[in-house]
Amino acid sequence: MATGNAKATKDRHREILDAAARVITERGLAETRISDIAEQAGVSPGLILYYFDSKDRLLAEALTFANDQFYLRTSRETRRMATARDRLRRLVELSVPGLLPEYGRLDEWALWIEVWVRALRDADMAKDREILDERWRAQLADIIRSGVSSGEFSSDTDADELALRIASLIDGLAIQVVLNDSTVTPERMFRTCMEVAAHELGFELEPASA
Amino acid sequence: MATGNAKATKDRHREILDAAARVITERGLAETRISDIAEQAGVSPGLILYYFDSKDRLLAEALTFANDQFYLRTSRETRRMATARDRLRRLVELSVPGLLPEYGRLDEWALWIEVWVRALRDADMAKDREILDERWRAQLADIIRSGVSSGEFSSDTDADELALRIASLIDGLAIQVVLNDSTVTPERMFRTCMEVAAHELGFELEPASA
DNA sequence: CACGCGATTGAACGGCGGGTCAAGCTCGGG
DNA sequence: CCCGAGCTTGACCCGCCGTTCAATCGCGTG
Repeated sequence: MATGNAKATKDRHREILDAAARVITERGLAETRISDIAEQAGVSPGLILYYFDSKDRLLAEALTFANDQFYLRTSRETRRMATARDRLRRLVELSVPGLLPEYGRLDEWALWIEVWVRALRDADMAKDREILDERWRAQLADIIRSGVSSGEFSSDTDADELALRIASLIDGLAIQVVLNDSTVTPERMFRTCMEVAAHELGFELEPASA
Repeated sequence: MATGNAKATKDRHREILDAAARVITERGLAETRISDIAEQAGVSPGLILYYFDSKDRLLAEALTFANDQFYLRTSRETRRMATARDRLRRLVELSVPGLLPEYGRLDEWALWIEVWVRALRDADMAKDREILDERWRAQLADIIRSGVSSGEFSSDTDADELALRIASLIDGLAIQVVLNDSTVTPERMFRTCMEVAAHELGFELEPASA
């Protein structure tokens, strides 16, 4: 073969997914055109459909791809923290839309909401979402379990149940925040999450740190 | 004038909104065509745009219209309950997708998710959503306040904060349920909501009732 | 009973955008 | 240095809707 070794093809694939994720984040699924993605990726529209069977397939892949990235990032970040409380705190911080300046742009949460809409009628997407969500909840449950066994946390409720509660609370609050609800600021979301966690997991909140 | 008295016009308006809401619930915003709405309403496509300036405007109105209906229904239902605990319980029941057989079809939650997506980029929709949500949280906060003053509940946390916590938990859990997450059944969602509420509001859960 | 006006129809228009394709490019191997 | 397989292009096709509009209807009024 010529240029086209497997490596280059894989890169293009990824580049296009990345471009697609960026366009979707910015314009929304409904307003995303193939030509937008092509422009964002710096290639011609025709090439997009050379690498993907259809626009629909591409969009679906892009959504799970982007959310996967987010998971990998949080996973990498929390792994290095020493205590379960720090890991939990960091996980919450990373979950609050717009709390941390880094990786600024419109939030990954926008993509999640798009996933939900699509998953309503697309069984494959629903399955992918469930896997992603399960993994996310497991990450939280692991932190809880490690905190319980280290004595940082104490609760007579099952760790998976606690993880479900906290994860769901985060989801619900993040919606308001990402939609700019005037009564739910990022700071308030963070505080609420930590207070509920402290309450459920039986630990004391340190007195207001930056 | 002829047939067209203000009453008839108002009815048509409402009929079309209702038809639109049904179609959106079934097919999703993205797959909703004007002709679908016309068919559902039993009129010609042309008439739709006789009553509404554009498809977009119609869809936006339909979304808030439908969610308004849901609010009115829960509000009417809970008003007649005697204790704050019963009102809370009923509110949660009505919030769990697919828990009660009545008003069966695909859930209002599907519409909420569509609202969220739209609100991400449509400031008017975002404003409407905030108003709807605020009203919903206020309903919950009122129940909490009445329960506290009647001595059924006890908590040293602000009622609005508690309402935010419970409402957000409901939102987050409802997403999983409406998307058929295999680990979050309607029954589990109900139980989790009631347990958290009992924990936060300091009341005892009665031993498993139907 | 005829007139008129709002309600209603459905055919036609227009453009937007997904998908196709034939032609050119590029680079590594022979 | 030339060949060819894959990569890349961008013009084109075509179906799908949102929207427009001229024509028709039908009821209440004079």
